[in-house]
Amino acid sequence: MELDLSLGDTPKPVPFADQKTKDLGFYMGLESGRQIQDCHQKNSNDDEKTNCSSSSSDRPPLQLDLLPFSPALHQSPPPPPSHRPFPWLSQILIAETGFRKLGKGLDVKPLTAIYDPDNCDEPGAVQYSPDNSNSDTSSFQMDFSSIFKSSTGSSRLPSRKRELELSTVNLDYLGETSERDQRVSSRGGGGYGGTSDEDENGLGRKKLRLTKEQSAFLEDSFKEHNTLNPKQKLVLANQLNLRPRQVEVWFQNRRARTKLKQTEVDCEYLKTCCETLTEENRRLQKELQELRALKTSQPFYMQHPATTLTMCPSCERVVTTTPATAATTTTTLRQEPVDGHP
DNA sequence: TACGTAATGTGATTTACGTCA
DNA sequence: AGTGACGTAAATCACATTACG
Repeated sequence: MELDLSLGDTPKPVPFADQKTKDLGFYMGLESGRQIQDCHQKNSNDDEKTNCSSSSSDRPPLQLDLLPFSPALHQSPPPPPSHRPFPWLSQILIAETGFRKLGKGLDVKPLTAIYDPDNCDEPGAVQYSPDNSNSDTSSFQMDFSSIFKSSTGSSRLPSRKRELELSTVNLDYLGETSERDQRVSSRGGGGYGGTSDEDENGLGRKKLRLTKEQSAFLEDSFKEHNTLNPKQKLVLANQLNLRPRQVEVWFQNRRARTKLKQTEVDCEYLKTCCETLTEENRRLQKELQELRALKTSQPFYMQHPATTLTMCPSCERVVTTTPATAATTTTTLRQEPVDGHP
């Protein structure tokens, strides 16, 4: 008789895991970060076909919910998505003139949204018409019903269409020539950040410290979707007076931070699992020794052909039954009171 | 000085598009 | 003319790393 407990490749159900998982409010999994990320990303987009099969295990992944208003970590769940659109979107819809003060006093550029069906020949088409008459304000026309419908992957428009679409944005107003130009230049070895600052003043890498308000705003956006499609990026950048690339980088770094923390939690949890299983293994080994001792000290039982060892499914105690004598010996596998044993 | 994080560099992947047999 | 294979460009991502405040 061999007891073999291991933490090998084959996932074995851990009875306490489910309960613990519920208690902690997250799931456990050992999938790669990419999978978790992808799943999260896909699930977070309504129009995206959710194809997040648990390939590596049937167990749901350990999902650390680091989002401030996540139901898993907060007693009062957030309003449903339908009531909480993109934070900046709500501001866009609200703001018509002048500055709009956000929660913590963030001044964002008010944007006027006008849907023009005549100029909107396809879903998602956006018309930005920056209003530079007032240097502090802008307006653009956009189909809000479809702007955030798709996410990064599925929203990829044909290049020509996208170029056309993005060309309607006054990128000069956004403080950059065009994102592709910058990418090209960054691939050239100079690095992205050099286009504006470096080229202008010849200084090295300039690190912008985002304001609390900008960070909070980005954080709110991240809560909604942890990835951005090009339109979202542009709108958000416009709202925060940042370059789209900065918004993109912020989201990338934010995802990395989330993943890092997720990994830490995974490690901590696995450590706990390991300790628990080690303890369980130790206890079972001891139990085995006792059974072996019982076998040698009471050979009569072993000679009896009708003796069987069964385990009570309810209390998980091993029951040694000898029908001829109706003698029953129980061995507890769990350190629990035996009162409830049938 | 350590730390948090914005910024950069790189390789992989996906998508759209043009060309050619 | 329609079609599939193939190459290319662009966009975006994760990841590792750098460097600034």
